[in-house]
Amino acid sequence: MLSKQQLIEYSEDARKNYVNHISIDCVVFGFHEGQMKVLLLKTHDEEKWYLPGGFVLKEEPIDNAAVRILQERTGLDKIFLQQFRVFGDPDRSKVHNDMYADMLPKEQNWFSGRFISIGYYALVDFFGVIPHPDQFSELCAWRDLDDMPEMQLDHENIYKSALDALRLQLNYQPIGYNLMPREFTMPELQKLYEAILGKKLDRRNFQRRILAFGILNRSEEPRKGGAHKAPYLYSFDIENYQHALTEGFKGGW
Amino acid sequence: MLSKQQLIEYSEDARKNYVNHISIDCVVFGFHEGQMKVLLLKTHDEEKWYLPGGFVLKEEPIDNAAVRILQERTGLDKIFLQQFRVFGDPDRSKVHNDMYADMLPKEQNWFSGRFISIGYYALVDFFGVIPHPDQFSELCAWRDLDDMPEMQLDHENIYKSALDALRLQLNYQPIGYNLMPREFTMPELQKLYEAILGKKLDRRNFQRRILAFGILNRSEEPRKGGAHKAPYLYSFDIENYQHALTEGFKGGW
DNA sequence: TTACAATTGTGTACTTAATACACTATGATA
DNA sequence: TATCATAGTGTATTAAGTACACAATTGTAA
Repeated sequence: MLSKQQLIEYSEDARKNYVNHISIDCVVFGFHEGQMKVLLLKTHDEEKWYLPGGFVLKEEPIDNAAVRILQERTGLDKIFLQQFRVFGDPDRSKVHNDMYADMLPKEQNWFSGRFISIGYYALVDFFGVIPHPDQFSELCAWRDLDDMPEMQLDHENIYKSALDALRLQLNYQPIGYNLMPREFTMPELQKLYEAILGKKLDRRNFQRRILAFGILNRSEEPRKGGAHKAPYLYSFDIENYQHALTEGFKGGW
Repeated sequence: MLSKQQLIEYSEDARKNYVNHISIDCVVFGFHEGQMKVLLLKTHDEEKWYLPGGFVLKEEPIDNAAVRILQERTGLDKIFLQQFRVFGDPDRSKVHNDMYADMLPKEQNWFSGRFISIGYYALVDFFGVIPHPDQFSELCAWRDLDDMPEMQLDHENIYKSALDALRLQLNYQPIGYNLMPREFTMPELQKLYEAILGKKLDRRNFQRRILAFGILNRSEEPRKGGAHKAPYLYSFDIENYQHALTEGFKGGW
């Protein structure tokens, strides 16, 4: 809490329109053709790309804001979302201030102040997404994880931070229900893990480990028509999956 | 990003003093006599306790704000701090609005708007702390983890969330350098882990595991004068400890 | 039609980590 | 000097992680 003196000063700051702007930045992960993808936007003028994001509106719960923003960019409304960090150092604000100063006439511009951004990452079904550019962008598109472009502001930092958080999640929670189609083969699921971790895994050991989690159902019929031996199809056991999500895997202690 | 229309509306909100207030709430953990402790404050009027916290000041980096607030309450300036979550749903704001409305004359009160709070947890040396009540509190004191009082607002939620985050950290990072005295015995360190986890651990297996991390040095001389067999004294190997902090323990994949 | 390449399914030996438990050693106290 | 509480060390068993090898299936090229 503030002392009374600080309280008055703080209140004065607010009156002088040094206000705080709370925004959301989302790192949207998708998976397609063995590649991990991130949904990015690009403005008309700039070469650099940026993350989907936006302000938290008046009276809007933070999580709802993230859902709304993702709904606008992807068309999806049931999305796995995870808040992972706040980015709010003052240097971010200068760039934002300048950016918005250009967009609005002076008498309508109350955008001096601090910009803090709450980082979320999302896991989505690649085929379910219909990328919608926003007002300021000419492009909204998937980019490969291992071919990421230059990004605006501190968005590269935010995206890397999201990837770290996702990799951490892999160690104590199941992943995949939100990224894979309903049915998939074991090698396909393995490719997802490899894409997230950025390294190869042993085929046989991967299978044993993932099966031991008890979150997969194997269907009777293997997939046919492929160029090689027909692989079995798996789907997630949603009940066990949910249970593993909330309880987490064994862990250390 | 917002559309131009939304941008104007948002800007208008700011002008009408619907502004965002960014505060910090800290869950300060200490360890003393085998008990995990949390530093809490209590107002004169209210029976309920609350977490040390405060607003982020103009131009102040968020992490600095947390450091400043903890400095004021504990007297410490080198503190292990970890941001773990943002709390910002609109219902929080009503209570805050009312609270501050009572404190300031109307013409100085610009406190309508949203209150979001960034949760940090801190690990500190119990003996290094000199608890300083703030302007509004009569008491700033340690409370036992297993005897926590009723708390104001959503502070119970925040504190529980911090404990979850701390327990998670235990699985992939070393803990203890910030909570233990320079030298300590193995049973003492074990009590810390048990206090955090809220369960008993096997003496012998604990020792093997913690030693395998390679972050401890055993001193030549055991501690003397105790009522029983003299235990060895350990201290953290700060170099390996730091390395383990940044790299993390093995993990799952 | 047959050999081959690519891919999938399954199995096994080896190493490391986790768990459960037992014995010995020390130092104050009765 | 016997006893109690606590500390240090060890060992057998089980589970998990790692590193491999081999057989089965299917389209394609010889």
